[in-house]
Amino acid sequence: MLNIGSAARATGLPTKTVRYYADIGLVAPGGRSEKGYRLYDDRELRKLVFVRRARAFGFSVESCRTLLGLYEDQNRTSADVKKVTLNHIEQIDRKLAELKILREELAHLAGNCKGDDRPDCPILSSLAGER
Amino acid sequence: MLNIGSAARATGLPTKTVRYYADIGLVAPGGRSEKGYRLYDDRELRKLVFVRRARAFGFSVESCRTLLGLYEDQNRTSADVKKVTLNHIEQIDRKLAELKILREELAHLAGNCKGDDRPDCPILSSLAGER
DNA sequence: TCTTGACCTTCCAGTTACTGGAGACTTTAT
DNA sequence: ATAAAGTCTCCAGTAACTGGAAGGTCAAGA
Repeated sequence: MLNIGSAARATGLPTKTVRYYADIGLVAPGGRSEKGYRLYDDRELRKLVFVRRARAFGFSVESCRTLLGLYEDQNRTSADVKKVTLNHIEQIDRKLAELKILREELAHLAGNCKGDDRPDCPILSSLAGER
Repeated sequence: MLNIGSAARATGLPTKTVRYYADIGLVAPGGRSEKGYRLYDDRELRKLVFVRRARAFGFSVESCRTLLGLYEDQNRTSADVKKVTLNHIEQIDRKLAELKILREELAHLAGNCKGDDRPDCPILSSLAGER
């Protein structure tokens, strides 16, 4: 049983984050010491790493909760998990498309801006709504 | 001079947002009516639209503040504006690269998942850290 | 004129996922 | 014994709003 600092080091998460996950009931510690210190054993450690990875994949904390539920659920089907994942990919695709358009428009604007010491600037003109 | 609801309609922003921009001193109303209603005239309306566009381009509110300052500044140089814009493009590029990698990894995982009614799932295995 | 409904005001809380800090207690090392 | 490091809880702040409550205002219709 590791206390929170060791658990944090073992899982690669900040201590504050491990405590936060405990607070929101995402990954509860296995128990508490006599003096109230959170204690984590292997089972919780594995959950914490699972969450760290899922978060790194951009899953929201709520999605992690779902995923963790499926992870623990003996009756899960791979279809359930795939559904969550595909949904997430879709969201990423939408964001990606948005960002690409944004980038192109900005690059276009910047490309037309001389970037010299004179005040006239097509970027500002465009933002001001001038054609 | 329009009251806040008309100003919101005229600029395409939610009323709450216009009030919020006033609160944080981004776009102050031109004045107040006797009874304390915020009043907006052309000058502020133009600023609001400017901010709406800049936000749509993904500029943060703080960047909008800078941009608005440059927009109003007779001594600005187009180089100043270009600098802010190029910086923003860089940030978008970083985000874009991250998202692409994320998407590929997730798609790879999902591609290996049968998505049937059996419990074994390479997505969960991978998040659990199994090789 | 009264009233209804739309609009306005301020202030407070909630959103996401933490992060930082204060004040107090415990453990560990010297 | 003492000091440093670790832990506890609780509160506040982040970004950019959004929603709601309580209460004042305004225009229109009966």
